[in-house]
Amino acid sequence: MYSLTEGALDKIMNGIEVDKPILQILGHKKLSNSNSGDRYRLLVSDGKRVNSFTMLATQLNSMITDNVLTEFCICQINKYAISIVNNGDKKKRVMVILNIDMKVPGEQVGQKIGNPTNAEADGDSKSTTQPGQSAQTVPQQQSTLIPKHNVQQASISDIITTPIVALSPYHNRWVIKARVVSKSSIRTWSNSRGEGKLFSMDLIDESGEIRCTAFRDQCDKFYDMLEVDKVYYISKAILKSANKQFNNLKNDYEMTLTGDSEIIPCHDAGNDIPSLQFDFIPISDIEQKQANDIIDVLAIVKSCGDLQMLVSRNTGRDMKKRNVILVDESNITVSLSLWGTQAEEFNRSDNPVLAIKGARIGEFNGGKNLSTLSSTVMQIDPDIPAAHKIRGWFNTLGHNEETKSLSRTFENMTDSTGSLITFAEAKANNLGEKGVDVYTVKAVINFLRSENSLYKSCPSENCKKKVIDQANGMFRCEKCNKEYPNFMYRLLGNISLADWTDNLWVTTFNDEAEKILDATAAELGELKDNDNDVFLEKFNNATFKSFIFKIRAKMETFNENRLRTTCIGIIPIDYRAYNKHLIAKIKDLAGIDNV
DNA sequence: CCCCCCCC
Repeated sequence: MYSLTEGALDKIMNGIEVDKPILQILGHKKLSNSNSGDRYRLLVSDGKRVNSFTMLATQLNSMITDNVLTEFCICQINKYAISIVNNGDKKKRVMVILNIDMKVPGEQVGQKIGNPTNAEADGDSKSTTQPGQSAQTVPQQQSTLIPKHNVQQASISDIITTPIVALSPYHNRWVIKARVVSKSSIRTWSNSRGEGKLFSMDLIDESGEIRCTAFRDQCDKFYDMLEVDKVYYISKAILKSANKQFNNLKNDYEMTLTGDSEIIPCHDAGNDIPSLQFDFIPISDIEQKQANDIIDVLAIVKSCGDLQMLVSRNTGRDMKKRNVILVDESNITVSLSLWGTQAEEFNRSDNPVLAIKGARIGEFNGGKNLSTLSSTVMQIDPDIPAAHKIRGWFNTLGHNEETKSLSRTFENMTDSTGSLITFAEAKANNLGEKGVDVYTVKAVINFLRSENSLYKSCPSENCKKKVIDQANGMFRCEKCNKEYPNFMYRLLGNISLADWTDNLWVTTFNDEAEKILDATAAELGELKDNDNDVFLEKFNNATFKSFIFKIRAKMETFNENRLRTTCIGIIPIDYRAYNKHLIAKIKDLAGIDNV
């Protein structure tokens, strides 16, 4: 027979401390239906009472998803906090489980223990506060806001803290005690609604996590004082619904600092506020994940690329990027893109260990890659056991192991594995006919059609569709199904490329079109299709016109099944600062000696 | 009040 701590729930719900009660889980319910922001409400029993006002700290969500806390299992609650929430017009105590051990699996227990009854009636009447009084102003309830076990002495003794998981827009009198686990850089914005600057940080305590953003004045006021990894008391900030599109923390809300907000450093946080928790997955698992998934990895920097300067195709903004190749004990490598200052500063050939929290999975050319976001935490050579383990592995074995890459990068597209192909091979393999294919060829510019090289395009971001002049002076975009008062000129060049096997018309847009218009004209003259002998001779004598072209081919079903081939890159490139060693490698591979 | 997170 399994014994539960009978009577524990009545005591807990009435503010009486119970040390490590043994309870049975009778069920759970997901409170949020978003993928990232799940919170779980549990139905628990002490054998005498059942209670559904029980929440699991979000850090413990995996105990639900990994089927540890299954129906009928028996658990020991090592640590909990009581939070007071509004339930209709009543105040209701909620037990937030902060630390729990599963003692007997549900399948072994197999049934509900005892005949517990619903404790609602009791709990409600006793825990309802007098109207108009918030929980924090009632002395006997203040103590219930403090976690019940392992309470640390606060440096400011009268600060009563609320667990992050209990925050909501419906309360404003709270103080949280939380650790800053990440802090973005200060960013400025400017749009039709105004301009300003901001930064955001991610906060955790033992109950959960939340994003906090500071705008304008608050940005200046708080940026320098807040340090990653330190603990602060934060109060008088505003809660609002989290926008899940941009915030993947496990919380339905996010926090905004205001002029009234108070942030006080906590110098003696002890161990009651956890540090950043990683949930590492092996690099080999990334292959099965979806693009845009957010993951944690622990890996060795196998190699570190040069800093690249590029211009965003969408925004026209200058960008700094650095790709590093990560490897772990799965002997699989993945490319990680770093951006901005981090890209600039991360120039390491000494194979450091990286512990990365919250990198985003990207997909390119059929491969997977990783990219950092502003919320990504990157620890270099962290002093954690797993880091020492992977360091040992790399130093002894890993550095010599053969690896396989999940990423198809620009760099490894032109490596010695032979991905440089001929037009004949592209056509023989029907590239582009079943989905998108990207391939590289060494070719010459055979002919350039410069007529109509400027067109009026849709002014909306990311849409390059040609607009139709309307009689009313508006411009219609068929793709957006919308009329605009304006348009954007875009460059479009149709060029005929040829190698010694075949030729191909490709379309070029903006950057590439510009390069081509600048770089070369049709000095070789137009050749007839398949005039290979004549062409081969000219090709051989005209190395100054040969380039590596990156072609994107795709069958466009809406356009009478025409294979659309677009030039999306030209190497060697005078215009973009690709790695010197990469250019050297391409020169070597392609036999180009005068780029 | 941001909401960009990029590139091939």
